[in-house]
Amino acid sequence: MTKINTLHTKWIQDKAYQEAYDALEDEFALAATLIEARSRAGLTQGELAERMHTTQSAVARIEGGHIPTIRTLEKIAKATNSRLKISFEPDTAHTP
Amino acid sequence: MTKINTLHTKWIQDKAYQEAYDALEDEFALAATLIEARSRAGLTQGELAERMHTTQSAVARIEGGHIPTIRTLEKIAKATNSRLKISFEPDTAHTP
DNA sequence: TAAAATTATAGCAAAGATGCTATATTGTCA
DNA sequence: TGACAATATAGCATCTTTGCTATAATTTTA
Repeated sequence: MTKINTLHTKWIQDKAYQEAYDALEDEFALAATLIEARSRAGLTQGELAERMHTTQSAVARIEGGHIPTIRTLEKIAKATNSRLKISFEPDTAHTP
Repeated sequence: MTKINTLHTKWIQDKAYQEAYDALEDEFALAATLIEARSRAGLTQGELAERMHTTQSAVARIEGGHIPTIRTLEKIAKATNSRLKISFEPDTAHTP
């Protein structure tokens, strides 16, 4: 195992790091979801922004990882002819 | 048709009202989702709050309709052994 | 490759959610 | 009904996101 991997293994056991890592994953997943919704609708950031009654920079900021509010997510949903769905799924992965 | 219904029919056609109505529906749906997640985990507001490192009043506020942030939703997910899932579903209902 | 279109960053005021403490309501059960 | 548990409200400082404008950086296209 490389030194980097050893380090990562050590880090990953640190609770604080673990949580930050998880949060990061969530952020990426959300950003990906947003970008996908937009491109599925065939819109540029500017076009989506217009439909949301906001600006292109605001859209870019969110797709870049800035965590949006639920109200903003709803605007995006409406603008892309979709419906926001928020749910809690039972967590099977019990990371030891 | 009763007068109330007539009135509602008229109101529902008003765009502003329509949007407010939709938003309200979303809020209720979210609150219901939250309450369900908590009771599925068999927790009181106080217990959930403890796991989220916050207070009972904060939990009550959210379940009462105050729109939470995504970070808060993630805390709830973690505290109830579940995973937050946010998605956009194609909207079939094209309200005329 | 130059021009045009698209996306990313920056900075600041305003809006809204959280954290916290205290207290009020409501619900339950002996 | 009285006592205890659970949930709801209130008020305020703090933190985060949005809205906006301007401008950079990147990608597409002719």
